[in-house]
Amino acid sequence: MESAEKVAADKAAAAAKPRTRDAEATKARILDAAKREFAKNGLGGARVDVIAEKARANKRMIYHYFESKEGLFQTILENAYVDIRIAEQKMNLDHLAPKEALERLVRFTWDYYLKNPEFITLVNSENLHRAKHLKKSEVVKVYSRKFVSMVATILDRGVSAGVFRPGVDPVQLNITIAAIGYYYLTNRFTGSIVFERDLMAKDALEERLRFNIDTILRLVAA
Amino acid sequence: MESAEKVAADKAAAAAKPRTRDAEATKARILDAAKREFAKNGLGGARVDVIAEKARANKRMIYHYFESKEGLFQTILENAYVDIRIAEQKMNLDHLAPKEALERLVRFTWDYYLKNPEFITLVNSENLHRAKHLKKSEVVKVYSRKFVSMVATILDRGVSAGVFRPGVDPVQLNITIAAIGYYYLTNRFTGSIVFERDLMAKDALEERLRFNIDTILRLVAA
DNA sequence: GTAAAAAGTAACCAGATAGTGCATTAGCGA
DNA sequence: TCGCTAATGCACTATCTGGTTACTTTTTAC
Repeated sequence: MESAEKVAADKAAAAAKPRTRDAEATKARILDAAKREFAKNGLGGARVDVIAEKARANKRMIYHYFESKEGLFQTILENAYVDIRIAEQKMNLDHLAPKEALERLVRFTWDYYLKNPEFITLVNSENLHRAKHLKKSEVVKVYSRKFVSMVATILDRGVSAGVFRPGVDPVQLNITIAAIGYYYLTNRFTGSIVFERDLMAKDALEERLRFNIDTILRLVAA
Repeated sequence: MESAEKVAADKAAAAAKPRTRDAEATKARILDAAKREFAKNGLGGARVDVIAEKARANKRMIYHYFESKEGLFQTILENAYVDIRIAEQKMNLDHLAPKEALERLVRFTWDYYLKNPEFITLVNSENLHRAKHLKKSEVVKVYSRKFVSMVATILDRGVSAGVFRPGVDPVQLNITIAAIGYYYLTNRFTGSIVFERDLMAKDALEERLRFNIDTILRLVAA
């Protein structure tokens, strides 16, 4: 390339991408790109070079900010858990009637999984690795405790009001609420083949949500 | 016998008696080793060299019999589905009272997942890959149809006998029965952290099974 | 017995992959 | 304006990985 051309090209590149240094923005772009890549391919299948490219960052930056591929994964996983717990807290179910609160929770869980499919895949990947990354996180435990007690409160209120039967374990209920949505969505590909229907069709999704609400309400009904 | 000892013993046996050629046995050893390796590390994380070593076979044999790593995975996945469907058919639920048949099915599903944890991991891995391998299998569809109709029959008998309410979709019921066991077990590692209890303790497993049977019976109760 | 087919082996390869050493530069405080 | 620090970029590598080539050994068919 001739000198004049090169200068022109450089100017064009600079104009198109006048990259100013911004650690926070770079970190954020890396986290976002990595979340997608890890969700799509799992921890083992994700490629660091791909993450760097998608983040429009140099690979060196990933190691600069996150130490290693696993360090990056751990950060993303922790963020994912904190995000869903914060969203759950924001629901503010305490002022609702118990039945309505529970229905709202089932609906929220379902919608959250639908809108944040990477959450499911990240959790799957973490369980393949026997939760070695999540084990190190204290903040996740704190948030989880709050969540369980939220459901316990709804149950208690329902029992007092005579609309729920007593003796339902809030942890088992939590697991069940998550399970009936999570399983359907994480196994949507094999499920669509096995059951020979498109599990992700609009009608199918609505039907499943109705079924799930029904399942949970019958489970706790007095 | 410990795994390491077993390998050592097998090696000694092989040295003492130069292995006779046996295509079927070699294939079987490869399939067994691959099932474990794929289940442990997923399709992407599994290593062909490790499979060959565990199978005490030459890596070339894998390509000889199964074309490629993905070909091997596909065979194993198909086998896994056929195995569970055959086991389900063997339950012979038709002569049982509807309620008991349903309880038996929930119990069977739970026990099967517990005894064959690799089934869950294989399905997870396949869904990460959008079921591209299962799509190619016709035999799985045939077996699945039989399974769905088995559950439908139980439901119909229950409705006729007046013990189940009408209108329950057998596919949704199937999915739910699988979900409440599958989710608990596949997410046992993160779950044990989030809920701060050992989900795999003997008591915990028994409690979960009871809870699941209860959930399903309440769901279909007249 | 023998030749062809099948089973098995070892060494190798090209491309990919996580991770690094080192130079460069922007931005900030003084 | 200067100099320091943190942000960025480039080029490189040691190792791994799926897959293959070329070969030997055993079994089978006749």
